[in-house]
Amino acid sequence: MALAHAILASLVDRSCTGYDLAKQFDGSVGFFWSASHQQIYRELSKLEAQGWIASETIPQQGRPDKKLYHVTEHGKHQLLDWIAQPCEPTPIKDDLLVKIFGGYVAQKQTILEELERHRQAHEEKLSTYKLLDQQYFQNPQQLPEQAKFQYLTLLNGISSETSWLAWCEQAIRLLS
Amino acid sequence: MALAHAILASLVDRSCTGYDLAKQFDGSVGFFWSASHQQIYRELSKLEAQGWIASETIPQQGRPDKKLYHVTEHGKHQLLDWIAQPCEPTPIKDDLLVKIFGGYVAQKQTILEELERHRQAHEEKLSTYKLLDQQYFQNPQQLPEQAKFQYLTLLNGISSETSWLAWCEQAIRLLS
DNA sequence: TCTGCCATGTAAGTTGTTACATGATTAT
DNA sequence: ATAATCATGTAACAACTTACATGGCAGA
Repeated sequence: MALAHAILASLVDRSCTGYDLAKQFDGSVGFFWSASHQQIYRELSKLEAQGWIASETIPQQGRPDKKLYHVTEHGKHQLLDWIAQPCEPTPIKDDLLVKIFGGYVAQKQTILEELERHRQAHEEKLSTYKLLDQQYFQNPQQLPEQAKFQYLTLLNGISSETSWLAWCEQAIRLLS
Repeated sequence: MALAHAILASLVDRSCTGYDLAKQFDGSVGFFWSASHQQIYRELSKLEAQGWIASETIPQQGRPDKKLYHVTEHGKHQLLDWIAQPCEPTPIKDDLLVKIFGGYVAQKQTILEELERHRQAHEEKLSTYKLLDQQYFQNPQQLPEQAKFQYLTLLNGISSETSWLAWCEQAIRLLS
């Protein structure tokens, strides 16, 4: 269900095309929801059919027409309703942890290499997040309201990547 | 794909029934993979058809027969192959963060209540994880190999819950 | 010339969710 | 009595993934 609401939350902020959304889901929205362009286009059709969003076709030369989507009143209402309903913390599904759990049957070197790869990936993500933090969110308490909310999603990314990085290092230490 | 491998990793450790697996996925295996009993039974049928696991039917009185599953050589090989293939960190999909991102359109009180609910849930999970840690994993460096791997999945749970808890507190502070 | 960007989608297959279905045993 | 536990599944639907499909434009 939440893909629909992630799209609504994005479109409420700013009207855009499926293509734009796909880029956002690959970037900043990706801090909290990931989706492929196929999923997004399909969901947009569905949301428009339901009347939660509406589109304006913008003709272009030399490339396919754009469809600029915006949230309708009905859609905004749906978003608010959804936000107001309590939800549970997301259950975990993590490939790496499955590998660790079953890791004793494999070669230790294999596991250590995988841990090192992940350590590096988390390190990189963390440093790009920290850069964004420095560039755009200097004085958190003085940010405009909307920016505070977006800042919090970035903070969560930083927090989660920091935690993963520390765990990878701990795991490598324990197994070495 | 990884549900199959999570099941294999569980069954390699100990042969058991679909029912047992469902319980494990609701408990310790749930640290890293969640699945419903329907999914598990379906996947077990598929894995057996593929010859990755095999079953032994154990007749019982007064209740349905048990099917005790164990991993075949072929299945173990598949697990090892899968572990050896590098994988990417799991992309995030988190309802609460979608709510936060779009949270500026809602009432602040609604958001704060939801954050508080989650703060509490993470606090509770963290304390049960810490209890397990104290009870079963006193001297990490001296654990038998297999236990080290399982311990690491618990450590990840502790790390992740700690991070979430701290973030919830930070978020509540920033928005209050 | 080749890569990447812009811009849209369809189709097939897999995975996950929700609801339905059964029925004895054990503990409160 | 009632609820929880043991033990298995089916069916329908929703969500997600992977592969396929098109085609011009801009920059290296």
